[in-house]
Amino acid sequence: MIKLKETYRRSNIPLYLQVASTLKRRIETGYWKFGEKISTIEELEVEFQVARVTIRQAFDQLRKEGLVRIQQGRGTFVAKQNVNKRWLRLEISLDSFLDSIVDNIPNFLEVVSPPRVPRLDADDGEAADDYIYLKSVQTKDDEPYGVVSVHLARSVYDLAPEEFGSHTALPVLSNLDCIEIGRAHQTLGIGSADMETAHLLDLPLNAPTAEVHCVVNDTQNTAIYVAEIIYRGDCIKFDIEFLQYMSTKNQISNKG
Amino acid sequence: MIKLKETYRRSNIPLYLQVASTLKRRIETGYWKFGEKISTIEELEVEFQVARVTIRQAFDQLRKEGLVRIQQGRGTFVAKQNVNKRWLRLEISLDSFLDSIVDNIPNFLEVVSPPRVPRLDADDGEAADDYIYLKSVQTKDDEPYGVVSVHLARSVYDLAPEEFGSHTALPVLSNLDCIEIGRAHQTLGIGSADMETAHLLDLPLNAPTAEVHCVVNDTQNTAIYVAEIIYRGDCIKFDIEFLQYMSTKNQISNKG
DNA sequence: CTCAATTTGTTCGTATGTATG
DNA sequence: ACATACATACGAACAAATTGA
Repeated sequence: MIKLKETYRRSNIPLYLQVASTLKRRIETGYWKFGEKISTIEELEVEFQVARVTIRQAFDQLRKEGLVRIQQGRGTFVAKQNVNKRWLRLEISLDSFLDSIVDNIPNFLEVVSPPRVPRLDADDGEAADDYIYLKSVQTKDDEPYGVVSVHLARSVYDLAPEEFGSHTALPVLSNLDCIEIGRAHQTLGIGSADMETAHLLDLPLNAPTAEVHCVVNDTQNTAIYVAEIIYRGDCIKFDIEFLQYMSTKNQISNKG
Repeated sequence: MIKLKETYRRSNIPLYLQVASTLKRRIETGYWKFGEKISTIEELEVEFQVARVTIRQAFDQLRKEGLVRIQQGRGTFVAKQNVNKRWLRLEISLDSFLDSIVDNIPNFLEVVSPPRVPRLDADDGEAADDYIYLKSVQTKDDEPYGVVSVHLARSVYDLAPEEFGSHTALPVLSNLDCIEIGRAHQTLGIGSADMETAHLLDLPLNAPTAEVHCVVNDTQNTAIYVAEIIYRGDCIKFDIEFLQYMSTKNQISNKG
């Protein structure tokens, strides 16, 4: 067994929550299936090297979340069927990406002191003279799934202020005939929810998130749209099809 | 300001760590730049609605991580230049993906009772008759970045057992001329480190991770390679270039 | 140089939460 | 359930360092 105490020191999170998290994962990954009996407290006590009461506290946590059913004298049982989550698929091509977000409803937030300029990385082109800052929570079926902070060049915003004020910016932008786009790219990384994000996305603090930095440049390489998007980690899925290369490569190999 | 206490109740994580997490993010996102003075303890006290000592505890946490420098009578200052982490870039094409992992060193782990069959989703083809199970920690510059659990069809493993026993399986597989590959695909999701993963990847419990499910099928649609890979979230980056479509679309628009 | 304002450092008492045996 | 130990959090008061008038 792993030295739990070490890991504990590294994270400072209450021990019973760490145990709960591990048990939760076992249930979610199907290590214990629906209706099945979980190891006894005594077994877990030995496995995790913690006190009996700590295991009970962890169980209590899971019971509150409706994951287990505890029965005195019998044991603890998995009480929740593993539900299939509805994934938000990240698309590789812009048209499918736009398709997937065009109908989404942004709930705009008031921002007291927005950053005047967007974050621009080495590869992101030049800053525009002036930006409008828009911040919104994106929802689907009344569930929040993303926080979007957009810096939109003032000159672009002025072309359709009412559109940008009521729809997701990117589809609006791509529909403006008078704007010529030189480049569009985005970078996805993995982060965790800070307090504000946790609050907006209805997540526990430090829950995993996907952080996307999306930049659209005009033909002069000016960054006219810069978005920082934070998605709930549990609704992001990315499919990558490798087939193409493999079959080609394999054909070459077979010839040799 | 956000109702902190509510979020607190949801997560049960020590308050000072939650505050630390928020401050950390502000620094990382450049809300406070390098060398700049952070809000005073008293300001933050009001903003977060917590006691002075709690803010100090949070600062202390950040100081330990080397993010800030505290000076009595003057204030607290950002002490860390925003360093560019060395990202492990996930590639869209298999050849670049193989390139990026071919030199990596797997440290194989002993597994007491490996799952006999791999997890196969609806789209993953048929299971092979028999599998070899390999589990390893991948490292780069002596730093662990991923845990790989591979189910490799026994018939494939037998073609080059010593190769598979000393190198990353996927490049070895792709170099076997006698194997014809019908399909290869992978799915990426976002998760968090359980106790074992946290231990192997030197992460705090519940740190964000990328979870990759990678399947290679032969021409009969048999899954000959099925890998479950867990990457450290902080070393994953995904670049997506949208340019192609945008310019095409725009040309069409301009014609209209 | 002194003084006041600002800002962090320290300490105390109290209450509650966490973890052990 | 109980006794014990330690961590977390609060508010308040006072000490020490820095700055600028």
